[in-house]
Amino acid sequence: MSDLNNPPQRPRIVIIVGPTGVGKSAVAIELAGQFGGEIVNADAMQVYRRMDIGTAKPTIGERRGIPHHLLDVVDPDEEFNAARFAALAGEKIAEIRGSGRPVFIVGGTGLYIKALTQGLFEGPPADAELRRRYRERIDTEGVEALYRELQEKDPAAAARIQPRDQVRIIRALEIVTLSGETITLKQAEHGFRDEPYEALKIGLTMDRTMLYERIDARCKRMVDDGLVDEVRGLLAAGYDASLKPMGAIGYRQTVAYLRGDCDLAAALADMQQETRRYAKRQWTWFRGDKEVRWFTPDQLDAIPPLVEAFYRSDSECLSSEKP
RNA sequence: GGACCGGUAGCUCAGUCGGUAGAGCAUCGGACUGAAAAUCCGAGUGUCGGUGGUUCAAUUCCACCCUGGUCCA
Repeated sequence: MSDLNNPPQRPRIVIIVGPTGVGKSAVAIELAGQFGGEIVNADAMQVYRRMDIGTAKPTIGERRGIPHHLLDVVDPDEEFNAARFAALAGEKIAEIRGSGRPVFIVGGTGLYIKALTQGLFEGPPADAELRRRYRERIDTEGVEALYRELQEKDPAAAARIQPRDQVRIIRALEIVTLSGETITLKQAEHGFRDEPYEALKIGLTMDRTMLYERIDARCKRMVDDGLVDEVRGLLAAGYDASLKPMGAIGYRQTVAYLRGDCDLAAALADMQQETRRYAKRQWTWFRGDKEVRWFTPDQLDAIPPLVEAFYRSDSECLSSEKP
């Protein structure tokens, strides 16, 4: 039993979130440099090798010598998901904290951050073959057929899942098929109640019009910097357009352009629009997390003192930090 | 200068035999437990080009004007 007056400390981590293009990477690199910390990526697309320009992966130069983890950890045709992220990130955090250095988690993938900080229920992992068969059935029988099957096998889940939400219908069916238990039960039992870390969540945001302008400019820059060549190279290396990361924003539009489905200007316009919509979904997600403390670009000076205070009381960290 | 066709939501358009209007996309809001840059759900945001006229009532009919396009001079 742990002493209630002196409970064992959970590892502390700083998490930086926010919509795409708001400047998370730069802030993280600045903080890590200031506090002697290391960065762990929490972006679902930056984990893929060979996908650099379109994912806005920080370049070696931009990293300024700060160790970055979970960038380039899998090939584009390898399976990667929230559970794998949480496991790998957990290992990296343990390593970094073991050496007494601050950790800065940076990324815009809300589910990955939730999986890391609150865990996922124990359940059967993704079964590629089973999912392929479900997708085939959606093509032939329509998503309604799968939804009806879910209504039979897990009525509670069917009640909570939209009838056309194929991703969640498939996952719910997968769980009941492979485990014999319903996803509803597993979710209720787990309830996101894991608390492996003590986290300081910092949210970066800015005026919407300004962010949208930045996003448009950044997409344009990606094209100017060689996104088309990057995608051409991926295809030439045998990474098919049907792979999960090849469907990411920027990549699918470039594939359409290379196929001759549209011109480059149309591909860019669609990429910009989809990125803006993505940023909006991220806002929705992170706004819902009441632990996030928000900062705009003119408030960045307030962040280091917060981090300093957060880690100061941590016995394992910042022991050599100047007063 | 004349004829014809258009002007309705941010865009592309539909519609009202006279009772102040609706689709797609965009936009906005939301959901999210091994696909999450994914996958879904919800909401119409409007001087119906302008000014007059007819009418109980005009975005709709009439006149003129403005404006875009095509054709004829």
